Amino acid sequence: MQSRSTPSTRAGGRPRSTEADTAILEATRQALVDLGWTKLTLGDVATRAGVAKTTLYRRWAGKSELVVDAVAELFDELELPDSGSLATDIEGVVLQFAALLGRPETKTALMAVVAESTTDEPLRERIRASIVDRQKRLVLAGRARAQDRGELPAEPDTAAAARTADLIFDVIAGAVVHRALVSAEPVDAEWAEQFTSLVLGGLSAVSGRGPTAVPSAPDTAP
Amino acid sequence: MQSRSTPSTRAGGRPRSTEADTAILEATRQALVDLGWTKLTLGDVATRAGVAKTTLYRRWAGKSELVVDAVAELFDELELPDSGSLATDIEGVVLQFAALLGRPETKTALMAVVAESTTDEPLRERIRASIVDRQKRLVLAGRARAQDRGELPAEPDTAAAARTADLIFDVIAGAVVHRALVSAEPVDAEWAEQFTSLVLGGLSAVSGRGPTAVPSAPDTAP
Amino acid sequence: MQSRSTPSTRAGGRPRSTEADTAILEATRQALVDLGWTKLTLGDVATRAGVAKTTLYRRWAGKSELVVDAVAELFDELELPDSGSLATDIEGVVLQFAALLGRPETKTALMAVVAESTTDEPLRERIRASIVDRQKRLVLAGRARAQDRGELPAEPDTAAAARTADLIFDVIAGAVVHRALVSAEPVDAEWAEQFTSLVLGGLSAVSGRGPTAVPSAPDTAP
Amino acid sequence: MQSRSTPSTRAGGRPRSTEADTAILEATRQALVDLGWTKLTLGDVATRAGVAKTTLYRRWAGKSELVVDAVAELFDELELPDSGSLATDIEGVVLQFAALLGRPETKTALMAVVAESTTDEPLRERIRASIVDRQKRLVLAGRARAQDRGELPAEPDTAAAARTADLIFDVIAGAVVHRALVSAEPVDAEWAEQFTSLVLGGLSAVSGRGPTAVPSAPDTAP
DNA sequence: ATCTAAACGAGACGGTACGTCCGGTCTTTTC
DNA sequence: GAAAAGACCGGACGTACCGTCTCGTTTAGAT
Repeated sequence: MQSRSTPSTRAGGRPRSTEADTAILEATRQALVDLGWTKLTLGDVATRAGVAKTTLYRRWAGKSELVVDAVAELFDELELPDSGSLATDIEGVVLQFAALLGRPETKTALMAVVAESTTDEPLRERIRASIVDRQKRLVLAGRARAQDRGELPAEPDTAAAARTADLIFDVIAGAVVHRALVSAEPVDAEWAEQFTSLVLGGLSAVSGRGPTAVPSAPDTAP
Repeated sequence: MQSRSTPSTRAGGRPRSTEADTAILEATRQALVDLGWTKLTLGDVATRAGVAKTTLYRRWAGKSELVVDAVAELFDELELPDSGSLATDIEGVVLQFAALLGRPETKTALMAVVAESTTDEPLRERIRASIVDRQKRLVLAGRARAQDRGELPAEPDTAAAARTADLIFDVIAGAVVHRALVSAEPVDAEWAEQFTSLVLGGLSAVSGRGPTAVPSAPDTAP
Repeated sequence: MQSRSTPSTRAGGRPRSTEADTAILEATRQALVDLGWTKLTLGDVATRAGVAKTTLYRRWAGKSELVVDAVAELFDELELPDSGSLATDIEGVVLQFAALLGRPETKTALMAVVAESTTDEPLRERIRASIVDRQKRLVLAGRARAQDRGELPAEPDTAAAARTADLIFDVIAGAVVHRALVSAEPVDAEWAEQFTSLVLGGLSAVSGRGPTAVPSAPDTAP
Repeated sequence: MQSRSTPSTRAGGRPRSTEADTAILEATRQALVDLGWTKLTLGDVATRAGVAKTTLYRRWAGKSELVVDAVAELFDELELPDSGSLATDIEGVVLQFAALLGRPETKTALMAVVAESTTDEPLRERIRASIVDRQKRLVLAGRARAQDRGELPAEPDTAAAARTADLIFDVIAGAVVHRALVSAEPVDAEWAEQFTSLVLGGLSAVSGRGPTAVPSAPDTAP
């Protein structure tokens, strides 16, 4: 999950406890729930995990890195539902993501680490690798499936395809986050439906960029 | 700017210095530029402003409230450009907002205070009143102007109109913020154009909610 | 009592309130009782006295000066009892002084201002004038009365007389203060009698400085 | 020096630095010399000692406790000179004590902590154990030596003996302190001689409690 | 079965910022 | 022009965490 991937200098000595890792990440999430990002302290996490502070610092560089790893695990739960149509697939993902953002540990941590990352480039990379990419694959998978179904045309220009995927991703993730955390309004089925309708309508305008018309939302067709 | 609007208990005593307010807010913005949200301390702001720490605490409850007020002033710069069409109006606003998010003080502060607000209801209200509403009025003004131009139909159902405005606002603000701060990719003219195209395309699908077609983007009409 | 003795610049304007003086000194004593020297603050005294802090600073230079004046008034209560013999006169004064030192305001304030005075010469003078001299006159009066009674011989050498008076004063005041505040043992009638016996015995040895014998303690001699 | 005498709970963890103790106490004495009791701050002491403020608070409860320990070490210097007679022994101790009181750190600190102790019982105990008892043993040792020499009779009644010792101690310590700090007059050889004469004269009156005469000052008798 | 080197718990360490309190000063309106 | 009110600057308070360091104690793998 985190930094020590290569057992580089495989020397003698006691190996690190994997149970400690698990306990620390779980303790971190619980501390986020109980205290929120700001009042969470590494000393408290160590105590909750039944671990010395040094053990914690041996593995993570600081609070931000630890929290990124702790919440990243939650993003593994996200998956693309195969609901039969692109529209309901999007609605499903939107609601899943909203449910994740509704959890207190995610809510308080996500914006905080993003804020940190604006002045910490390595942290931004870690967030991208651990969190953002986990979300973006859903967009890519959704498009592939829609293309399989024939709901979307195949993309001949791979550069343009990547650009469009990025756009769609920022629109979906951005809108849900903004609705949930900034506007602080509920992301319910009704909103998800209206939003999906907008995205699909816009998608044809964008990807089309010409006469490539697509039946955006099946329920709007009489 | 902040709390003491009503001269409620106009009693004796030395009045508060308005110059101090100005100096503190300016010092706060400069400290955000120099240090970022995390390393900014109220003691340092006080020193920069040539003011005692107590003066600062007499006016603001904490770091978050102060920073909200400091960056809120920057959002006054946003305005709706009258560029002749809804599409270019949106592109203009998007680029303006992106430019604002590109400034270091805004970049580091905005997500941070939003993160704080997830566990601080009064702070969320302050953000809504000071920042979010300042942005949302641009959406409302843009729609009104587009309706004047005939680009958009009048809305008979006011509740639905409000719902659509909120949706559009979350989509625009959310996408720009996500692109700029989470994906950390540039919000340039090209992206703005593509994004606007998506929004306008989706707008017809949403507000239409039926056969009410609108010449959203001139190039999509055959 | 304090600084403004001469109405020097009798100019126009509102005259100072004498009631304020009284209220401030009384409030100071009460604050000493409630809070002790260290926790006593001038702001609190002002509030108790129903007076603005500026009024307080217009009259006294600081906490020490104010407290000296406040407790000095208590020393006016000390007086030399005419009990018929030097021994009982001394015992009476000792017990009076001990009773004064037993009051919480005096107990906490006296050593504190003396401590301050070790690094503040004007304060030492104020203490001497307001407090010490009020005590020393009892010694002088007691000796004069004893000489009138014939218990002590007249002093031909005035310089030596002054020196002896100073010595006796330091011994009496010092011993009582030390017993009461440092050793924190009760200064009761038994102790006062034993101590007086020591002083009178020593007095003959000192003032005598030769064969000049004096009936040190008349009741102990058969 | 202070609380942790017993290695009670010998647990893990980094042991406390004994060098820090030494440095802090020395820095405290120097700060007393430079600043006096009132202006001494624990932050300044920490800086002088090259130590963090937390280290200081981990060991001492507050300014008073620290200063008591710092000045207590100085009282170890006091010792009973064996000068051949009780009178010169007393004079020697008086002058030693006066010299100690003349040092700026002692002068400013002693009365201050006594003042504090009037509203702080644990502090009073600390003063008694660290300072007062260090002085009182001189009185006891002086009496024992005088009894060995035959200058004073043996005491059959131990309770009365203790009472007398306490009295003598309060008289000597009290008189010297009062002369030096309150009257602010020099405690020189002349004063010491006169004072000693008084004490010895009084001693015979007290301990004698009858005709038990003692050659008060052997050098005055040819 | 021993050796060994790193991980571990505990907790003290030097720092930094916190938010509060107080000391004295000043500015304003009221008397 | 004094008085009440209260804002002002400055500075110390005692606390909380930070991230580092020194201890003595496991503990698995290499010998």
